[in-house]
Amino acid sequence: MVHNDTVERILDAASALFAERGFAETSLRTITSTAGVNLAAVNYHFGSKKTLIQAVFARYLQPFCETLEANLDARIGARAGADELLQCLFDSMLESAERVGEPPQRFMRLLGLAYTQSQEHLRRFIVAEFGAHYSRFTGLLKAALPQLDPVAFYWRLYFMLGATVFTLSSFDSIRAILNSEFERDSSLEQAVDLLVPAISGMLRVEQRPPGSGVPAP
Amino acid sequence: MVHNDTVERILDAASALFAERGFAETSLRTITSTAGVNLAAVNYHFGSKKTLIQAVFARYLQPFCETLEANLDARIGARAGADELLQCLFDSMLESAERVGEPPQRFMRLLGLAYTQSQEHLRRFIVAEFGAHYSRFTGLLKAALPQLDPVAFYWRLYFMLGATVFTLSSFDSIRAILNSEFERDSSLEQAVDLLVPAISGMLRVEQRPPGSGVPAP
DNA sequence: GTATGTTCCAAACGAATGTTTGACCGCAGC
DNA sequence: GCTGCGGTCAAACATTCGTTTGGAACATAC
Repeated sequence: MVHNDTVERILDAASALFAERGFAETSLRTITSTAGVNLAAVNYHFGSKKTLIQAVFARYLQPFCETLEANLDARIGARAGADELLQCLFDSMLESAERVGEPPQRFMRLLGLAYTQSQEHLRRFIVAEFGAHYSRFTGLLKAALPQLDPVAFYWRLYFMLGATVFTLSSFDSIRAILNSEFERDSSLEQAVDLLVPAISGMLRVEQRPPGSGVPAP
Repeated sequence: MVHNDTVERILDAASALFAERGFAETSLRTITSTAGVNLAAVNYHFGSKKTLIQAVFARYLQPFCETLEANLDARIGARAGADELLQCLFDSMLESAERVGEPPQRFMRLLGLAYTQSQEHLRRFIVAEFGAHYSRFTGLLKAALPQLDPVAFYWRLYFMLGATVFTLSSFDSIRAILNSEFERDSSLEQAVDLLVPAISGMLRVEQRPPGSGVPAP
């Protein structure tokens, strides 16, 4: 599995097709014919379809983790706010996607699939590859939100993850709808600019003591 | 496709298996053997696998739409707040799931799959079945958030949808993690109680004029 | 020139898929 | 008693899937 033209053509095609249709719905024959390579090339270079799926993720995850770590080191002090952390996270995502040379929404799409499709091997692979970096970020975010009890914080982490992955992975569809509805084009950067304050506000909502009302607007 | 024991056994099994593994990953043989019926029964009663998938959704969507409409009529005045509307939405979801007799997180899971799996026929079916009720709710919610411009509102609608579908559909996994981490069990109702104020706060965050900072906590 | 190892390729493999078939059963209506 | 009909069933259907195979093509090393 050396640096190789065939290998990269397969990764490119697989990445796009997986993001578009899902793993089970994308056959190796579709991938190889899109990539313009022989069917047997996948099993020769990657071993199996499962390993190919993992390789597609590794190509995104590795630059993303590196970029995130570097940005956290450079821009985040010991006591960072939730906004700075979120901005740092999304900047790293956009940066690393550019480094890989594929659209960020594709990465988000794949990440969403990793959660929703039944690919236990993939979840294990991602945790092994990404777990440490993920923990560093959530630790910093937790310290930035001391008013939340651990359980509430955990849930809000998932709210954030869901809002992010869901919207950014569907960015192309949403943009198409917005274009036809409001005749105004929008970029992924603009979507992130709307997402960051919204999520930041969601994270900072004061915890409701059981039975009380909600704060006035 | 009359009211029939075999039909309901198939729907039960298909609903559970689809939610667990996805559509493409669940074969008709797995469904029929789980349901204890003959393989040919699916094509006899439903016509095809696609139609079966739609029937699974119809069994959830129809009671949910009825319940939501009734609750909106009963509890929501001309000028309702975002909180009331959200509470009404989630109450309707929990109510209708109980009426169908299946766990709400299963419905959320299926809804998430409808978005992420490539099933164009299913999206068309859901829009046709559910579009009018969806528009009524979003119209009310938009009126409750007059400070948001239409595009920002649209995006926040998706943030809300993502946070909801993602977390509630993964409720079982998240609960398992929380149990092992904090030794405290949690119910779906408690998760909804955490979700409603968080989403409500996210929706009510003031729109940031381009280039300005964020509001203080 | 021969040997060696890597990469590519057409073809086939066995297994699994959604769907169709034709016989069979029970039961109503005349 | 026979007929028609809704429902079930085992078996087979044609595809499609991931994977394997054996050899051709090519470059490099001796």
